[in-house]
This record gives sequence, C-alpha cells and structure tokens, in this order.
Amino acid sequence: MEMKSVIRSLRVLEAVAQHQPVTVGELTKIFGLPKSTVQRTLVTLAEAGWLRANRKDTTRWEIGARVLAVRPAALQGSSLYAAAREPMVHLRDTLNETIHLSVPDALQCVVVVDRVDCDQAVRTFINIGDTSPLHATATGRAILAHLPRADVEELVARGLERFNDSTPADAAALLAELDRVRADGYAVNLNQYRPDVCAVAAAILDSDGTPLAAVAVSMPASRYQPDRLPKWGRLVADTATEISARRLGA
Amino acid sequence: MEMKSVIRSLRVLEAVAQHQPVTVGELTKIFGLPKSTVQRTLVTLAEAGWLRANRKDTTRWEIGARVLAVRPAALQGSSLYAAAREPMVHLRDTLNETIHLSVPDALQCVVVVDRVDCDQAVRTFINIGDTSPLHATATGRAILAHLPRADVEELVARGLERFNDSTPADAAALLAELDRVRADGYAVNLNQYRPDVCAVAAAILDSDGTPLAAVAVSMPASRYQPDRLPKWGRLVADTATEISARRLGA
DNA sequence: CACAACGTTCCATAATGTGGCACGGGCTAG
DNA sequence: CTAGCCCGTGCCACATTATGGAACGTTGTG
Repeated sequence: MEMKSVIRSLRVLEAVAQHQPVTVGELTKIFGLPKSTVQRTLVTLAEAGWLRANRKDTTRWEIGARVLAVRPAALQGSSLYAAAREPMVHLRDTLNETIHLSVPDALQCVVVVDRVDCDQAVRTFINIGDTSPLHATATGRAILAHLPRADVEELVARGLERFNDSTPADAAALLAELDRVRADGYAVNLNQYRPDVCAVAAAILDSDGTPLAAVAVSMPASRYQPDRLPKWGRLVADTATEISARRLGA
Repeated sequence: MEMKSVIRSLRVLEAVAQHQPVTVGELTKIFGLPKSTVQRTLVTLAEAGWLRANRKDTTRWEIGARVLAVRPAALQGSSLYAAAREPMVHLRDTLNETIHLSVPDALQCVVVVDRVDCDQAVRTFINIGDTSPLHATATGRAILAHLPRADVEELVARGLERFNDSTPADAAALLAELDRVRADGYAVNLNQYRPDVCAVAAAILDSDGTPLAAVAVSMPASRYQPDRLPKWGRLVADTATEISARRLGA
C-alpha cells in the first residue's frame, strides 16, 4: 500500500534475477511499464550495488554482489550453513539421493537454502530459493512438529491448501501426522506436494528446541521403498542431530 | 541521483541484515531519520517479502527468505557453489586452514561467497558477503591473471589503492606479479591487504577460460611458511582445477 | 502510580518519481 | 548504400507519492 516505487523496484530486482542477464526492453515487456521508468529503476538499483551491467554486453543487467551480504538470520555467520555442509555430503554419499537444507519463513513456507546433488540419472530437481508450503512437505512438517501448538493452529486457521488427494486435508490429519513425526524423529512426504516426489526430513534444532531448519532427502517416487523407510528415517534424523550439534559447538 | 526512497530502502535493508533482529528505534539512531519514515520503509520491505517480523519479538525485524531467490548469475543453479563444496572441504582437511570461495564483481572487487572453517584456535575471520580489492589480494590476482590485458589496464587506470607498504604500487609491479601467477598457477598475498593475513589462491575457469571465481586458503601470517608455498600452491591450484572440472561435468 | 521509552498511526505539505517524447546509434532488409 | 526500425538513453512539466512532525496507545520501570 505504500512506497510503490520501492515495491516496484524490488519486483524489478527479482525479475532481473530470474532472467539475468536481461535488457531494458525485455523488462518493459514483462512489466508493461514505460521504458524510462524501468531504465531509471535499473540505474538506481545499480547505483545501490544490487545490480550491475553485464561485462560482455553492457546493455544487459545482472544481479550484483551486494545481495550476498544480505542473508536471513538463520544463515548469518554461516553457522547453520557451514555446520550442515559435511553431514549433508555424507548423507548424500550414503543414500545417493539429492539432499536439501531448508529454513522456515515466518510460518509462511519453507525455503531451500542449500542442496547436495546425487549422481542418479533420474533425480529430483529443486532450486535454491524455491519455496514450498509447511503442511504439505516433509521438510515443512519436520519443522512444524517442533513448533508450539498455537503456531500450528494459526497455520491451520489460514487454511490448508490441497495439492492432490494425499495432501493432509484437515487439522486432525495434520496433527496426527505431526505426532507421528515427533515419535519417529522424521517426517515423510509421499507425493503430497509435487507429484512423483517423495522425501524424508528431520528438523535441526536450536539449543532451546526451536526448529531452525530441516534436512531432507528427496527422490522420485519410483525409487521410494517403504521397507527402507525406518533406516532412511534414522539416517536423516541422525544427520539433523549432527548438524544441530555442530552448529552449537562452533 | 535518482529514486531516493529506493536507495534509502535498500540501505535500510542492508542495515537490518547487519543488525538483525533489530527494532525501529535502533534503525532511527543508525540513520538519523524520522521514526515514521523508517517504520514505513520496514513495512514496505516486509510487504515485498524481503523483511519480516521476528517470531519471538514481533517488534524486531529480520531478513526474509525472498532474498535467497535472488542470486548473482555466477551462482545461479548453484553449479559453481555445489561443485566447489567438496573440493573445498577436502582442501581444508588437508591444510587445516580456512578456505574461501570468491567471485569477482564487475572489475570492482571480489566477494566471498562461501567459506569452510578450520579448527585452529587462531584463524582468519572473513564473512560471506565481504568484499576486497582485486589488485591487493591473492583471490583478486588469481582472477585478474586470467582476464584480458585490457581489463587489467582499465583497473590500473582507476588507480591502485595501497593498504600498506607491500601492496603492489604500480602497473609494472602488478603486471609482473600476474605473469608470475600465470606461470605458477596460483597467487599469493603476504599482508598486502589486511595486516597479518596471508593467502594462496587459484582461479576457477569457465570452459572458455573466463575466470568465474577463485578458491583461497588464508591463514594468520604467523603460520605462513615460505618453504611450504610450492606445495600449498599446487594443492590450491589442483583444488581450483577440480572445481572447474566438476562444474563443467555437471 | 506516574513517567519514560517505544512502536504505531495520521495528515497537510512539497518533494519526488512518473512517463510521454525526442535523440542517437546499431542492425537489417531492400 | 541507405531507409526504416528497434533499442537504450536523456529530458522535463506534471501530479502522484513519499515525507516527517505531532499525537496516540502500550509496555515496563523507578
């Protein structure tokens, strides 16, 4: 409602990130704004260090380095990030599936902040920065299971979007699943968000028990084997515990 | 010169990143702006998803997750980032010193984008997002050595800031050093930028030979041993080569 | 209990961003 | 070779938009 120029500038920044390196003309088509407005916005963002002209084609714009100094608190000082790296690589080596690290964003969603790829020919593909709903994914529920009951109810009150038949439909189903997550120490998602994607996740906790993030192993549904779940769940949970411990020890 | 509100909003965003979680009052002290202006800016940034209220203390603001979807092209798809991780950990394990990954920012500076810590009691401390000049650091010169002569001259023309007596003073000194870097395959920095910090770095190249980034091992000057330089240089250069290869293979 | 400090809201003011237009350079088709 | 086109860039009168002082409500403290 306020500061339209700021909001618009940030949208432009996001568009540049998506299409970089991009020209003024391309952006005017995306936004339907006058050329001069887009141009001015780009110059301003560049002046602030958030954008820069491409070195090879100076009429194309790309994201500048300033962006890297601005990171969510969970990643600040790289404590979570650095602590997670080696355990994630180890888990990938053990399971040979893609491993993700995600952080919650204010009860809205979880965001993928890091990824370790496997070398399978068929594998899940999720980008750093991608978001997904808390209630419909293994990562989200691993985190939800460690949040106060009130927060879960707030989330339920906002409505649980369904992505297909297996997405938890109501508060009861979700709460029962969260109980199971707490009992087992890991969360599971079988095609409940993206079709054909299964995942097993566990929460990374702060010293006071607050869930800071979650690690997950995700795979195509075709490679999911129910009988291996207890073992995989334990491995993921152990990885999360190891990361929590390293973060606090550092 | 233009769009003051946008520039100011970005400064506020950066300040929040530095001090998060932070209150309106603290920010007004930092900027000397009226409370209402800061407040409005914060709400606007939050509306755009770049900021959010802290969950535990809703009067404190912190960086939102949206930021993570906006990354420089060099890191896009995380190919560099993911490719670099394991070789960096391996190098750290071999040398037990802090390892950095940095990317150049448009002939202006290099930015640290990743870090693997060692467990030494005394160690170098550089944050992700920190920037340093191209001509005065090992990382910068490792990259400069692989840029066209014209680019180096452009940089020289802009002037070479000196940080202490050992910083390269003129074009001749810098060009001679770059020749040495190309011959040896690694760059060295002995207290030329930050006092008491030594580093050995090597460039990570794209398929066409463009330098995309550089890996560096950095250590307190007290642990630098000249006789080990050839061996360390070779290890760092091998790590850079390995990262280049992994990135292209992926 | 009263004061102080803080986050939040409101609104008249003018400063600020807007976008139509025009310029110049590079590219392509005739 | 040149005419026509498209693109990035710079300008400027207009009015939309952000500004910041002042007032309000709440919290915690002496």
